[in-house]
Amino acid sequence: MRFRDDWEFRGLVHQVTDEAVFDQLDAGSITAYIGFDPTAPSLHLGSLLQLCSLRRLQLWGNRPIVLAGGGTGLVGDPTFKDAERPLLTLEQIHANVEGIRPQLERFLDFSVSAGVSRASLLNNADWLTTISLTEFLRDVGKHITVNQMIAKESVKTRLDRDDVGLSFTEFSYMLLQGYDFVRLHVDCGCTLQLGGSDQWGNITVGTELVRKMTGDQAYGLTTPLLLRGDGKKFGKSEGGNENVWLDAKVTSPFAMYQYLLNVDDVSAPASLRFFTFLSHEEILALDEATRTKPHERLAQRALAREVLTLVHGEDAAHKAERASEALFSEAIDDLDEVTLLEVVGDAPSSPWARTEFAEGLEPVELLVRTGLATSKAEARRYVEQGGVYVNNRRLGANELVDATRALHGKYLVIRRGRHELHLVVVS
RNA sequence: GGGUCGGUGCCCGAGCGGCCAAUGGGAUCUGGCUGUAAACCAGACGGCUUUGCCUACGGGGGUUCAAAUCCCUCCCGACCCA
Repeated sequence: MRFRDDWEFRGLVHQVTDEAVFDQLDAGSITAYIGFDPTAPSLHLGSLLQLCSLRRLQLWGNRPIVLAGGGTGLVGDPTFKDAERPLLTLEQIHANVEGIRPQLERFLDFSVSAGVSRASLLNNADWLTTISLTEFLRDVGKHITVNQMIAKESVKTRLDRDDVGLSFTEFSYMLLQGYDFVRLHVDCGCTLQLGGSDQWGNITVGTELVRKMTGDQAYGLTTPLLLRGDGKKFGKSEGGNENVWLDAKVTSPFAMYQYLLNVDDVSAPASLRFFTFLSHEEILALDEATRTKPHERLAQRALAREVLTLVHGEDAAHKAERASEALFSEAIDDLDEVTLLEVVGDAPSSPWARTEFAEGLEPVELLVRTGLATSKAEARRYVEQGGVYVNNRRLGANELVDATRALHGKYLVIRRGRHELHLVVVS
């Protein structure tokens, strides 16, 4: 099988600047890069496709470069400026990049062999913050006409809107990104940029700049955007707009497992192709399983297990799997202490004094204090709507909670809705 | 710099002196059905010491018994002119 066959099978190819790139990828001789915005000290599932794509390249012998957009991040993505997003300082960006590094190492091999690093992590702040404006305009800007720039789909749609404008900063963004490609090409021999389909316009500016400034050929390849069956973006948590982070301290492995387990049937096949390294045969078998016995959710289980293993390791994957099964199919009060802790130990928890339950506790109080509700009004709603469970048993609106209900004398598993958990440890 | 239009709850978007915590849609949440899915159905959706009170309609000031709604001013955005 050739490189291209695998990518075609997985549906990873959205657009390519030149088919010839596949021959080079197949030969394992390419250095390719993807840019990431270091806006947080952790990556999230939204970046998973790009991470996996780089990994695929590397497994095939190619050399991936991860480019942290420290410089472009300094300018900030003006698209969202109403969101009051504070611009990041260099220090923050640096800290974020350092946080991301160990996560990347789970996907890519950064080892050095024969004096050559098998993968690199670079930061475009290194060159974007030092180049002078006049130098940039003269050496880079002159190669791209405004005519080309406004012809980009991404720009056109913005220009057509009459409620927002397009700032010069935002308009210039593609030049900065294009210059990145030039630098990577010159400094590291990088000849391919990968990205999501929305990056096509920016990527082609890069390939064009490389050609004009160095005379060399560079390539661009985009992957499709994965939407869930309901049209929402992949990687946002159940609870709406929060990201599912790769950092276990922010998003517990259990929560990530649950997220993946709940991927809808429609997007399961694509998810397996994008985010796992299972063989084509295995994937086809799982597709079949989804068709014939969807309730078993074999595809989702495989997806969750594979991704968890990659991100958090095999142990964490197993634990999350067992926890999910126990929590959703077994009577939780029958579990022995060790198992119980394994099941819910991952969830947020808080220590409580036994005396606080002396009179029995108002459900509302309980929810607010555990953070399962952000206000008493909200807490009241949850209770009234029957969305609160203690040790997997629904809590009545007027029911008080006291310590006698604690499992093994000290654990209260508070659940809100289907998935939000909190462990109260009574002492 | 001049002119025009605009800034409403998470988003879109009505309201244009009292009946407005503010119609409607989307998003979200909870429940039901189911497969811990989707679709669908029902309810909820600013806060609190909850028959009431407080905070909110870009910021500040004013008019009025009473303002999201009128006036002044400032800030921000779009478009046109210079």
